[in-house]
Amino acid sequence: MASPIHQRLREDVLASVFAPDEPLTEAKLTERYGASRTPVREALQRLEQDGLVERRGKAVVVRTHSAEEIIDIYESRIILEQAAAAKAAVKATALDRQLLTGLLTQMQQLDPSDGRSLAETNRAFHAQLWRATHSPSLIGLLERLDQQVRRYTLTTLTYPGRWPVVLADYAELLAAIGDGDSARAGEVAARHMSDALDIRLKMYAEDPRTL
Amino acid sequence: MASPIHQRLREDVLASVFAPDEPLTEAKLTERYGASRTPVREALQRLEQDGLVERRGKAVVVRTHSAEEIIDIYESRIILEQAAAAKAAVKATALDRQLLTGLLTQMQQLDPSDGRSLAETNRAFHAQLWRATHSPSLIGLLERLDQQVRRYTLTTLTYPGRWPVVLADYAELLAAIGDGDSARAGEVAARHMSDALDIRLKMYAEDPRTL
DNA sequence: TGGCATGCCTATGTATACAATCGTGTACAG
DNA sequence: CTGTACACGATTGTATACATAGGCATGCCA
Repeated sequence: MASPIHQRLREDVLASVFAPDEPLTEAKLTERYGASRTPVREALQRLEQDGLVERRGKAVVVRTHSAEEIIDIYESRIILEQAAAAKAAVKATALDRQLLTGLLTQMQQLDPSDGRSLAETNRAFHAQLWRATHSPSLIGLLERLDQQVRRYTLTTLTYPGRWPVVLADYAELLAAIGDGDSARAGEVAARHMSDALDIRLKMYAEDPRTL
Repeated sequence: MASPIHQRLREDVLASVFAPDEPLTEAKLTERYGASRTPVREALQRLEQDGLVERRGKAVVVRTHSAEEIIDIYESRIILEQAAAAKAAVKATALDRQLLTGLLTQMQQLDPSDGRSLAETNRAFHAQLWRATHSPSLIGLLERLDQQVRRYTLTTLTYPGRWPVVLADYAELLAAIGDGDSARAGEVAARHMSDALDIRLKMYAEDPRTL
């Protein structure tokens, strides 16, 4: 499964191609993606279950989140990232650690102002950390949460002074994982995610439109 | 949304109406539920995303879980239930606490051999505990995990000596929540879920078919 | 006799016709 | 001027026809 138009529509939604209150009518998407209504409906349905769009009355619109909802999602994610890091410290293979180290090295060489690359590799790092848990259920839950706020996350890493801290956090996290120190890995991950939430809130306070 | 046939199909899957390797062909379901292929496909797709069925080659079959997968799901659930209990201790309203107490009272009066009633009220208790967190994301994640193992859970509560322990756990949990003691509530919930996992594993060792 | 190729048949993927519903705008009455 | 009722249009929900692909059986060849 995973039809191409499902992926394309998801990418477009995550890339904020559609306005938050723009109705995603089947006719429009049908034309946009050159498919008939059936696969379009299928894609919409999947995105609805993923929490990326929602039905408002009859129409389907991209789902937006209030500040409260974003905080809520972040709080859940803090819990899961902590658990994932702790589990990765126990379950990670040599290959997992090597891949993580490689990604960190890659991140250290990026241009800190290139928000797009930052976000991209950052996500890759997280995803690899999740995989290192070798826990399908944890991976699934984290992917789910991540998707729901991905539309908002592009800017977090470019917040003044943030990127070096992120790199330091990851280095410490990898050290803890290398030592098999589950508790410390969890703590670092939890703090890292807490900080991310704080920054998001600060950004929101400075400019509510960043949501 | 949430078409009636989606619900019916889900209930049937959860009730193990279909054999684990029985192909759920659209034609068969079409006839069974008296609808056309379109809504049947929609229902199958949703169940697939919920992790209740899976595509094996071309056919769709009810998803089964290995012992390892069930352990994995339980471990994730332990984490989330702990977090939920801890959060409920902080966020629960008087009404939440009252509802939970009422459910516990109800459970104390059940016939411990009536597995079906036990499972039903137990789920209601958990669901109410989740709601008491007032955290949509936590609730969503827990519901998701719960669904994936619901097909297997009917027997856990009737394991010899288990039910009184469950009731005691819940009483202690409500006490902690009443005190606003987040840490203790979390600990009780975590231990409770750990015990449930142990029992499941014990049952599996005694008779692998119980999976 | 065993393995592989080929063709048919069945089940799914896609498109479209048809039905039902919901929102909207307008007109009329108070 | 405002509120309500009715009708029309647009959009989604459902059914079905058509296209495609995948699996299985059969038969041929080694």
